Amino acid sequence: MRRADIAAPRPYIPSMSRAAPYNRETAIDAALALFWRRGYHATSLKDLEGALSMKPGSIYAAFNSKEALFREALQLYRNRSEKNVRARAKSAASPLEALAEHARRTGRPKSGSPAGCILVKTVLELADEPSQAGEDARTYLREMQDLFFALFEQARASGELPTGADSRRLARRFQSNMFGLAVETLRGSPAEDLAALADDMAEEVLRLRQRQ
Amino acid sequence: MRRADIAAPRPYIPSMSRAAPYNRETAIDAALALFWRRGYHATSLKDLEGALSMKPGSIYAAFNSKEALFREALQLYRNRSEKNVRARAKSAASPLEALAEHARRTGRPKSGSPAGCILVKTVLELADEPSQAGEDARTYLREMQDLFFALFEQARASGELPTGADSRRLARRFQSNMFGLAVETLRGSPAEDLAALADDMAEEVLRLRQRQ
DNA sequence: TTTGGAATTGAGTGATCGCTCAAATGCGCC
DNA sequence: GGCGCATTTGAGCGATCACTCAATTCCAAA
Repeated sequence: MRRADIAAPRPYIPSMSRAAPYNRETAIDAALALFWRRGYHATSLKDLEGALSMKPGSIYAAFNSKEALFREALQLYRNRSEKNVRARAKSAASPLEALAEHARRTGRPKSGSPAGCILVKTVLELADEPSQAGEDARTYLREMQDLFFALFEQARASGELPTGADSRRLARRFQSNMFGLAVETLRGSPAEDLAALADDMAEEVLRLRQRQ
Repeated sequence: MRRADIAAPRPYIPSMSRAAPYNRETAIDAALALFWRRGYHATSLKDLEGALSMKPGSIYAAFNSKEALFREALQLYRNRSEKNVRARAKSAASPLEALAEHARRTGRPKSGSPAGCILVKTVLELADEPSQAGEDARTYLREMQDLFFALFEQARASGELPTGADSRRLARRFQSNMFGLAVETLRGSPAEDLAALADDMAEEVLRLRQRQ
């Protein structure tokens, strides 16, 4: 909002010399961690200043708006998730084994990451307000489901699943199970209960195999 | 915050005569609907004024704080949920049938209610900030799980389930499934996909029956 | 009819929000 | 060495936040 009156020049009061230029990837990473824990609305610019070690002018110069930064954080999360799923698919003995392993890992959160899934949190937090970020989160969840679908299709193609199996329905159910796990981690389920839940879900996937 | 200076008496400007006294249950109901859709942080006092048809002074006189009102809304939700589950248990042919029906209903949200589950939303939104409301939501989810546990125990006692069945594990899994459905309704799954998911979950419960 | 007090009002409080912008810094290039 | 410009700063903007409180209304009781 441009000032209507002509203000006196404001004295600049440097505290220290100017900060080193920010690293974009590092900044987005820090923003992701913060938004993931606090959610969108409960994270203020002041919080972001601290996490990114950037002042408001710099944050807005680099990212344009709080929501734009949030969207970049969501995208980083989505890209990492996809990378993880693809890497797992590559190293697993079979598509169903990859899905089972994904379930087990989801039920054993790493101590270094915030709990749950930021896409799930965002979809719930922004469900009632039209926003680009909310739209992004829904899109990314659909894309994650597509990854699961592709794995179930591979399992069909390879004979691991019967040709009559409904890959879309299986993918939908599998993702819903992952949503359940995400909520469980945030409601504070004991680690062993969470792991047991995840193992049950993994077992369910493996039980889909055709007997050979 | 008491005024430091002695201010002139403020002229009172009535718009209409004083509002009729509020109805506490109606007010909490309206607050529940609003918090359920918008979430805690994204709901302002201004929003609550509109939904409750009360002015700030009255809201604070009646409820003490925004969080206290939110907690009452959560409690109302929890009590209604328990009532629904108990009523269903009473009218169902068997405990497992009651649980199956609960799953089906959860996957077919009523058009008059906001989507999903406010307890799940709250647990996710307030996961990172210590608050009474967050604690309440976690407690109420545990209590809901206890209801499911009691039903699985009844199924064991009646022979509907084998005596070796682990009711706690089953209740935990069942609730996690309901969490998945809650997220699905908020991510905008098509009604038929949601219903199909819920039906699959219901079928799983019924498949637990011992063959008679 | 009068009075006391419960209930409501709504302007306003101090704080915080997302964001802007003039001033200053510092680096690369000439 | 000087200059141009990209980048950073941080006070401060207009708006909104949760909440307060003196003034008023209105009802029940005396």
